[in-house]
This record gives sequence, structure tokens and C-alpha cells, in this order.
Amino acid sequence: MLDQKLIRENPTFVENNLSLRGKVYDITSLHKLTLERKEIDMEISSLQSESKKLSKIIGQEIRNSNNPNNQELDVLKEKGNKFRTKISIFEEKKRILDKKLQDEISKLPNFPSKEAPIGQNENNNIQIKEWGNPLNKDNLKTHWEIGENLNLFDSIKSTKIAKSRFITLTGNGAKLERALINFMLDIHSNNGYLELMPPALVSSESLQGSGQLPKFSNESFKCTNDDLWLSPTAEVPLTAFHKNEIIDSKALPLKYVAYSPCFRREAGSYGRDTKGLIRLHQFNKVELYWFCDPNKSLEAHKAITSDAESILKKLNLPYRLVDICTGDLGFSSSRTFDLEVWLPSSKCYREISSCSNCLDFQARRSSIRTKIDKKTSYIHTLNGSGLAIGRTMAAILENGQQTDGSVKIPDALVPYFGSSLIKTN
RNA sequence: GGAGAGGUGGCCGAGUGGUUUAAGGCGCAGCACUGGAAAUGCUGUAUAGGGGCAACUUUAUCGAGGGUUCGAAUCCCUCUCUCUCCGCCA
Repeated sequence: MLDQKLIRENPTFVENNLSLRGKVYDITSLHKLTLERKEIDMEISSLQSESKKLSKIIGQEIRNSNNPNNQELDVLKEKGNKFRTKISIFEEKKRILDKKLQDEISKLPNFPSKEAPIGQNENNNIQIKEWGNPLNKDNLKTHWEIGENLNLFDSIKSTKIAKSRFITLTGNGAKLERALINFMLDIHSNNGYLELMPPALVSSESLQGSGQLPKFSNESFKCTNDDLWLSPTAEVPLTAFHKNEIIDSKALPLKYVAYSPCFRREAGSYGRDTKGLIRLHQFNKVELYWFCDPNKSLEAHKAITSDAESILKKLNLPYRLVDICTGDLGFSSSRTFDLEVWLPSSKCYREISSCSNCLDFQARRSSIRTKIDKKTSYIHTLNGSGLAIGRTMAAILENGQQTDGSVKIPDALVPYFGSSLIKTN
């Protein structure tokens, strides 16, 4: 969430920054609301101040006089009554105004970083580096063909259970998924991250806190009888983990790694990636998350990205690092580095991790602060997938495929999977 | 699902209508004492908004929202969360 004071005092600055995202933001009416709100606030404050003084006088009178029902008191009480009436009129106005303000402000995305490449959409993203040797041969199988041949998952049967875009992992597929989760959790928790396993259901307030609500209610599954949603990413429960806290600055940065299932409606993606493990309503993910000193989030962003990268390197999967342009940035992010893994069957890179610096955007929405030199300030939050499990499996299957139809398991994963090869039975 | 008890500052905890301007403690910071430290003593220490160059000042906030009252942490209503017992249950 953006700072209301900043909107009030410097609307042009806010508009200019937001418009870096590639579309025009006009906050004139919002700006007016903030001014109105301040005016009403001042009015209420001065009325309250006078009413308070009057109440004190009445209290003293009652204590000092032996007749608590005299007429002078009635006159004073009547005066107090008038204050109350006036104040309640203004408070009603303030309530309505506050709600409007809150609604409007929480729909505004974060400012893009000055460092982020300016651009309209994903075509303007900038490749920073490539790692590994992308397998570039013809007649390679897709991961869903490989999966079918080796009986690693079954999407047809999954429509019986739920509907399309769900998968049931079977045999070695299920085992490989489990191996990947454990592998990633071990690497990260040995690297200074505290492992968490959060609830998969989250409240509306939590989704609001990390930025998925109010704008993107269409992208998550909602429970009908409770104010709970299926979490679209562990970023949501992890942000909410420290909601309404003032964290000791000596404890920063707090680094968490969490495995969680993720649920997304994928509204508007009909027809895209309908096969395989790339785009599912439910997928597993190991997420990295930092709560950090607001002065140190730039270095932290590099660190969290390289921690995510380390997994791809250990699995020996070719990837590239992409700097997301302003027009393609997520709602809460000011700067995002995507890691894209090489999928040889389609001869392209696909996103497997998104590492974002949200600055104080989520911290302000969730009220997470720290004290620096006796001053209270919002902390910065960063998140990054480390990594998306399903897409990692897809990459392993495609990059590790052998001419005889078997799949070679990356060396680092063998101790977890228990075998160096997946063969047909 | 039924019955009951609760939610007070960074933490613990007192507080049943008017010097509560939220006691006391812990923690933290500064100072004193010390060769240095511990212990001790003194002082300070919530958050958000407004005004002011500043010292400072003012308003709100005791789970959330309404209400009663001149005045509410305290009384009433609604919601919410936590805990205990019973029931059900992996």
C-alpha cells in the first residue's frame, strides 16, 4: 500500500511513479479525498478537545458540590450534549470517507524501482545472463509425453477427481515430487533459512496484506462458508506470519523457507499450457521469504535471487535470469528478477521462479515494522520461489531425457530420489 | 456442535463510570557507582494522525465495530479470536 500522506502531499510524484508501469494513473479524486479527510480530522480533533475539557469541569463540579443535581450542571451537560451531536455527524462523514480512501488506495500497485527496465509488457523484459548449455536438438519429447510413457502422472483420471488443470502424480512421479521438495527445503534450511509449514488456507485479511486482494479476487479459490481462501502462494501466509508486529531490528533479516501447495484459478488462461505440469490449479512450491532492514533490501534482493538460482545450478538445469520491466511487474513488487528454466521440447525458457522486492508495500498493508535509531519504520519484504516444484520436474524430465526413453536424474537429487534413472517398466 | 472463561503497551500484569494523564513488573536505552563488569540506584522508554523550524503540543487507540453517558479500558449490543470442559474426529 502506498503512503496516504505521500498521496496527499505529492500527488504528481505518485502519478508519475505509478505511470512507469506503462499505463496512466489519475489520482485526482483520490487526492481530493485525502485533503477532505484531513480537514474533517482537524475539525473532529478540536471538537473533541473542547468536549473533553468540559467533561473534566463537570467531573470536578460533581466532586466539589454537595448537590449533584443542581441546575448549573444541567446547563453544562446540555452544552456537552451539543458537542456530542456535532462530533457524531463528523465521525459519520469520516467513516464513509475512510472506507472510500482505503478502497481506492489498496487498489494502487507498488511503485516500480528506478532500476527496473522501462517497458509495456513481457517483450520488454531484459535478459541479464544465461547459465548452462541449453539442450537444442530436434525430435525431443515433451515432458507430458515422457510422463505418460513412464507413468509418472495422470491428468485424465484427475478430471474424475476434480476437473481439468489438476494432476495426480503416480509412482516415480509422486516420488520425484517428494524428492524435489525435500531437496530444496534441505538446501535452503542449511543456508540460514528457517523452515515453516504454514496453513494452506488464508483469511481475506491475509490476502489483502500481501496484495492479492482487493484487486485479484478472481484469481484465488474461495471457501463458501468461511472467510477463507486457498492460498495462491506461501508468500501470503508468510507475510501474515508477522502481521501487526514491531520486529527487533537485531533480529533482521528474518529468512524463511516454506513448502506449500498453491492454488490458482488461472482465470483467462483457457487454452494455454493445457498439457503437462506447467499451468495447474494446484501445484507445489518451495518459497523463500525475507523480512529485512529497509536500508538493506537491495542486497537482500540479490541474495534471495542467488539462493533460488543455487537450486537450478545444483540440478544442472540451464536457465536464464531476466529483469522484469515496469509494465510486467506484479502488483506488490517494485523490482522482480525471474529465473527461467530451459524447456528443450518447446525450445524456450519458462518461468520457474520469481524473486521480488516489495519494499515497504506489503509491510504497510500488513503493519510490520521495526525500530531503527528509535524511529519506527516499515520493514521491507522479499519473496522468491526456490523453486516451483512441478515446473522443476518438467525441466528435469525434458532435459534429462535419454534416447531410450528413460530419464536421467540430476546427481544432486539421486540421494533424495533413490535412483539415478527413471526407466520404463 | 454444546457450556464456560478470557483478549489491556515490545512482553507479563493491575484496573467495575470522573486526578487512569493506564499502576506495578520484565525487557530495552542513557546516566551514576566500578580498574572493568555483575549487582544496585536514578532517568527515560507505545502506536497512528494533526499543528510547530524546534523544544513541544494536540487528538485517537485497552481484540473489532456500534450504542448508553457531559464523561467508558470499565455499562449494553453485534462480530471476531484465544483458552478450558463436553461431544465429534485424522
